[in-house]
Amino acid sequence: MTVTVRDVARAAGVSQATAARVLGEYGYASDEARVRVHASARELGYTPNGVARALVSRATQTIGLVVGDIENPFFAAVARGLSDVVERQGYTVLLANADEDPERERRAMLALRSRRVDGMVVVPAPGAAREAFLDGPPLVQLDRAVRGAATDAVMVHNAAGAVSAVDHLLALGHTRIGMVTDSPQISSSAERIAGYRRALRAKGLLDESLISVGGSSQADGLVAARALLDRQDRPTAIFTANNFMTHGALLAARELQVRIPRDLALVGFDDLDWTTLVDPPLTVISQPVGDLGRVAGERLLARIGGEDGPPRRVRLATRLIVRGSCGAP
Amino acid sequence: MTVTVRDVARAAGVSQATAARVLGEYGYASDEARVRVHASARELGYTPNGVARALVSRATQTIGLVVGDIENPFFAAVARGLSDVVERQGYTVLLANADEDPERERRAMLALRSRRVDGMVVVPAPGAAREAFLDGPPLVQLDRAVRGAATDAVMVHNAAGAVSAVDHLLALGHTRIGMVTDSPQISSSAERIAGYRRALRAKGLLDESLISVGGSSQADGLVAARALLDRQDRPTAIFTANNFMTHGALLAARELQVRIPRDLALVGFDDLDWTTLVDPPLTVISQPVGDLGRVAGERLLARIGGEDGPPRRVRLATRLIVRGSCGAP
DNA sequence: GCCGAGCATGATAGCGTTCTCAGCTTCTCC
DNA sequence: GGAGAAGCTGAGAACGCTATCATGCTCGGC
Repeated sequence: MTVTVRDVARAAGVSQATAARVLGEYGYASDEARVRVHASARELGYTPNGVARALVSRATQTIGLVVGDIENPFFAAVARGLSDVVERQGYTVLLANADEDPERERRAMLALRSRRVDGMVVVPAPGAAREAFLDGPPLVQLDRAVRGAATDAVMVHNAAGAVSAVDHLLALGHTRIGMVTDSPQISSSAERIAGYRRALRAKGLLDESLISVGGSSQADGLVAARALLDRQDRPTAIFTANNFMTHGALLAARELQVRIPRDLALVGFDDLDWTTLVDPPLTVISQPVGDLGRVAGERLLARIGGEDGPPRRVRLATRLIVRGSCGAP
Repeated sequence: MTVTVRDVARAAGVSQATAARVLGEYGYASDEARVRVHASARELGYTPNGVARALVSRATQTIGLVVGDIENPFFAAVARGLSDVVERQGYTVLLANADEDPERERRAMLALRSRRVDGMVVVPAPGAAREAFLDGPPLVQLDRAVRGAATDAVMVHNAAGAVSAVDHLLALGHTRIGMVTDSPQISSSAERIAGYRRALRAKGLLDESLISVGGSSQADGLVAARALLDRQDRPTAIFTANNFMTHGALLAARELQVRIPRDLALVGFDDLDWTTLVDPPLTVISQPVGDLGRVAGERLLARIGGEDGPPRRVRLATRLIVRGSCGAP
């Protein structure tokens, strides 16, 4: 494990420099030296020391990923897409969970920075300070963008997605449409709220009291959905702005014995494995989750590769998938 | 970003050694020097270079995690538990997906090794060669154990879990109980199969033809479950050995219009978010997924800390959670 | 036979830390 | 007052690699 180039060189009877040259595949080396060095490298079980290499080459071949919680399927899918892309180029992903907490996020970014990642992909926590994104290695924000943090960012068309969800419900004849959302401090949530508002205002049907703010857990979703369903004049339809809110709304509906789609129509943002398994199968706004990670990885690799120019914002399209959770009112 | 101890020293008007001492908090330094160094460190925005530190200290404060696919909720939960434990001690997790392929796994482990992780947690791919686990940094196997790879390992009581699943079905009066499992090359699957066999053999009810081997995806599960449900003499109950098999079995039952629990009882190994959301809610053998990761992390940290002694195998208990998917035949 | 080009090699200088050492100053205590 | 301890400092040696350079050597060409 601690066999170094020097050891290999000694065993092969050449100088450290020559061994390094054949191992590192640069400069000249005779065929004989090449063979001997490779032989003793194999024999001794030489593994290049990436740490030493990183120190001199100033590149760790490592990229950092900061997400709220890897257990969230959305983040997991993003992580997968990202690592697929970067691993193909010889990079490895350093993972950090920030639990949607700006302070933990700051510390995570610091840890990644001191490990000298070549770049990082961050899903900013609500309330993250823009300062954290200003210097340091190339960084791309994902899913959300912090105001004033002028970095590359990869997101979906949140407002348009929300509009398509609400329009779908409007087309079915719903006029009282509620929304259960994560904090508007999260830019993607804010955009979804904006889309919801826009679609309803266009019809003169916007009722601010029907917006219920939850958080980033099922429990939050349950509470926020319950608040809506508990009302005398409860909405006939609900748009849930992330998968936890969707899950929570399902729980609330069951608890209050509100039947879907008979008593309540439901459209969720983000598709999941189980949305086709429940009864009725859920109508959703599906996001290209793997692509988010992949595109973020490509952006980042381009920047690491020296791409210059102003920050780029990439928006990916969402897609309405109509299944069975939206009856007419 | 490239401000080094030397730069800080220069700015503070002390030698590199003194600056290093105050920054690294070791050895002597006068209060005055301390203040001046800290001041210029802050002013210049000094971030210690972990790479250089790792080179000399021979510790990267990084631990590797190799899983099949981080999108699998089981692995995601493990990753979360692991990173919670190790991050608390200042470690960061390097993530690699091996897609249940031994060759990709080998490469991933090599990549982690050359990055000089201080230790690694591996969920071995089916068919992994024991050689890969023999040398290198401290390693703990998780969920599965490769034959002949004498490392620490953290697993659940797979056989006992399977027995409790089958016993539950037997107690309800089922006599034809099928199993849909992942490859027996995976030790946890093999153990679950063994438990299934043992429980049925005890009653003289074992029918080998009712074991259907799938794989590590829903699609595999669907095919394997369909094979069982398509038979004339189809079983009245099925035990699915991982979450993909459970999902696939649900799909197959729907496709063939087999009603649960009326026409078919179902017990799944591994609990998931959505198991209470489907109708009927699923009876499952729940695994302490987060604990698996946490315990693996603790084991690993202990070894990194120098703990000596023979490989330790830790087994965590599973728990039967009775919900609504198992009627009497 | 001589020269320059091309090949092959070893010495050696970093990269940014940690950490040991020797040297110097300042105290403390008898 | 002097010895010894304690406090403080800078020089410099690793860590294992990349990469440059100078030095030989072997050729081919004239």
